Amino acid sequence: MSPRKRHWLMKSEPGDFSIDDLQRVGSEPWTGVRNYQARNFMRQMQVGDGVLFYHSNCAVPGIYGLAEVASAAYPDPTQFERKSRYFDPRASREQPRWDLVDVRFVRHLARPLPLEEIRTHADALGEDFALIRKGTRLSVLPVTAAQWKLLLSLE
DNA sequence: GCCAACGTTGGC
DNA sequence: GCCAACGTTGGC
Repeated sequence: MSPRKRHWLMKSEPGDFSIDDLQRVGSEPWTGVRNYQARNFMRQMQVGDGVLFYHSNCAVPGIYGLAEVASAAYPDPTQFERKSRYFDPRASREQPRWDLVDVRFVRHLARPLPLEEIRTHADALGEDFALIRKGTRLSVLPVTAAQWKLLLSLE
């Protein structure tokens, strides 16, 4: 029996890869995570886990869509590709350093949920919500069932 | 473009 | 193991 479904938030710069891009391709390997904490969260992911798709570094940062985890974690191939911006000379195929999961499009939100608005619910979301915790810049972070429910009630 | 906050690297 | 320097993230 697999553990019950969990929830995550994953950030992407829309100029790089947006929710519209994900809709177009259907499913995408989440390449380029080079932070150990974020990598470790991806290692915990199970197929079917829910994902809030967040746009960062853009005019209106916020949650724009829903996705789901479509694979277990496996080595990020870009770490081995010398020409990739994500190449890591310390990684080898025998000893990969970075993992990723495939992420599958589910739907756009009925309306985007701006970070500015999410902040107004900080009390209800709680101090453990890494998205709005001061100084946290994780690109992959866990979301509790309660936080997930609250956020989706706002769309 | 600025810059605060944080993670990583590498000299010692 | 310390910590200064550097690079990155990401809101504004």
